[in-house]
Amino acid sequence: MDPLAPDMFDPACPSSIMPIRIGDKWSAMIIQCLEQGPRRFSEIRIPLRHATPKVLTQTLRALERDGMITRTVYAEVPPRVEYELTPLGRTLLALIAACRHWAEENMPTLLAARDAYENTITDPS
Amino acid sequence: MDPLAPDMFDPACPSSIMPIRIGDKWSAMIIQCLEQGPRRFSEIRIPLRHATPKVLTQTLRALERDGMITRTVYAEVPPRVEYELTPLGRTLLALIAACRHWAEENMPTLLAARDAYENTITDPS
DNA sequence: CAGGATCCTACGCGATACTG
DNA sequence: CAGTATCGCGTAGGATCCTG
Repeated sequence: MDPLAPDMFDPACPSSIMPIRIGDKWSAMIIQCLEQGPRRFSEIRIPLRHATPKVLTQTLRALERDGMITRTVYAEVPPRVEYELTPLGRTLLALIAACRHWAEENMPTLLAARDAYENTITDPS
Repeated sequence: MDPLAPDMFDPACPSSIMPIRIGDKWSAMIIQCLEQGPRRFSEIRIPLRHATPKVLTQTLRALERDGMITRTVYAEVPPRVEYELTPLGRTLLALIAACRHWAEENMPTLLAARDAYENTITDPS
């Protein structure tokens, strides 16, 4: 399984612009990190380095609570914890893909509309 | 065109449980209200009576800003304003339908997982 | 009828520091 | 390594009242 790319999620294309959200801010990204198999906390931190460990843990716990992922602790030193998608969590992958597809197709139109709207406000000829 | 049903959105199934959000809290509901054709402000208020007019206006303006709906003011007394989906707004209908479909299929599993999780916390045998 | 103006609060999220 | 503990802020969104 390939390591996660540090630039897996482009900060220049923040999810704040996307009008669609799965769970909270980082949930969809975490789920995509786990698509290819179980990952350790430190692995997930790499592409999600803009999230503090507190928030990451928070999000992971919420996902676990809702049955989207499993959390497995290995009694080793140093400790190792692995997160893995459940079948339920995997059902979200298709939905996320659909959202991404929508974004690719329609975000340019949305942004153009937003620009046009700003102009009618600031530049009412 | 049929009038909008007052119980179109069940308050007992608040969107807060749904892990998927389109835009802000009321956006997806408004878009669904407009599916069959243009609607007046007071029409939309009926199924969305739990939102204050301020919040409704806010949301409608945001949707207009992003090119999802158009806002048409008729110079009449009393004033009449109609909101209508743009082609861009209509593209969201399919996405919303996909989300609803996901919810119908998977929300029971999610809620069961949530219950089970709570029990392991409050009742650790 | 279709809103605008004000005020206010909960909570999502981040920054920083510390630990079994 | 995989978290926890505190602190704090911005903002979405609600309550209430008012108006062209």
